[in-house]
Amino acid sequence: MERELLLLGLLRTQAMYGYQLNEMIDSHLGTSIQLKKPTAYNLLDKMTDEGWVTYREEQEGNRPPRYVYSITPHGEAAFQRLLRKCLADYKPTEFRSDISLAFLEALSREEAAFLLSKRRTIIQNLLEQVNTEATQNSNFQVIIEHHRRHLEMELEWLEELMAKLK
Amino acid sequence: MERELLLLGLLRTQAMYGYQLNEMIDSHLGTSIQLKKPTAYNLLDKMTDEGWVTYREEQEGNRPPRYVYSITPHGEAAFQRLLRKCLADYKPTEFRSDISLAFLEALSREEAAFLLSKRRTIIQNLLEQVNTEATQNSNFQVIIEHHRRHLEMELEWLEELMAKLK
DNA sequence: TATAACATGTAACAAGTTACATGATTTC
DNA sequence: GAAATCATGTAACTTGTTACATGTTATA
Repeated sequence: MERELLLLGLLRTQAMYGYQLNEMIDSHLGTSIQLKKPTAYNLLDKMTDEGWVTYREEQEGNRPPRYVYSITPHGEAAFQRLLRKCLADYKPTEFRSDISLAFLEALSREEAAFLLSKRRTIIQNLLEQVNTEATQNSNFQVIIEHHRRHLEMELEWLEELMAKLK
Repeated sequence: MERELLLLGLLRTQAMYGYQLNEMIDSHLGTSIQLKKPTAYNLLDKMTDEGWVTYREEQEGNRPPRYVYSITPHGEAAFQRLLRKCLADYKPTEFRSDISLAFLEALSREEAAFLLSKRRTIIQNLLEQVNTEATQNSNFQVIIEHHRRHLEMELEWLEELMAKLK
């Protein structure tokens, strides 16, 4: 649902082909939001079936053809509907990574500290990645800002936990 | 992977049957971690096949039988392995709910504010739920604490965003 | 006596990923 | 001339959920 919204929202500003949409999302938003190529193509197919988008074929020489999608009035209506629905909604985050923390006591303090320091490194790297992702696309800025904030909190919290271990 | 760890970790302290495991997770951790009954039964089947757990049938009168699972030495080894792996790892959170925020400008400030206030209510309710979930099970306390912290940040951040809208 | 809780399970579906396949063009 | 990038797509697989099916016992 949110992914359809994302594609529609991008197509609203200009017509684009699948590869291009995927690149745009991957490079500007890749740390915060995933959307793999097959998923993108698949969603575009579905949205075509529903009449939300249309495409025209574009070919340059012998290159593989591009299917350039544009949003239809029907699609604009869907965008408006989805936008309102998604904005008013909030899907709770799943805290799966936390499960292992419930069993910390099964390990020695030293080993626990060592393993958690690896986890910390991953979060630190993610934070750096997000910081470099800060981009020209002002629409995406909110998402990136939120993600940064989240990761900073994660780091802070993990460090508190590690301090308690000692 | 984390779910197997969760089940193994619980079975480590005492033998339990599927329904019981699901109830324990649902009632003490339901806001932070989901694990539906069919998923639980399915995981227990798989872990039986792998020799991580064994079960004995227990029957009271004409009631449906219970299959009470215990962890095996093989399962304890798997627990130790999974625990180390999961602790040192960190799966980045997906920020799907944020996608709609990228298109806020498509709406009037009034409508945006109204929709975001609905979102805020959902987060507030989740926070209350998490706060009531604070439980006797001290193992789960870390997870709940983390979730609370996360939701407080979410609320704060959303309110800042709403303030900026004005 | 109806409904909720106890107890397990199957089958269909949903959403998305990975791996594979194809083929042209640009870059090193 | 090899590798990366451009461009699309299919098929299999993964992970988990929902809906359905079954039957007992406690509770209102």
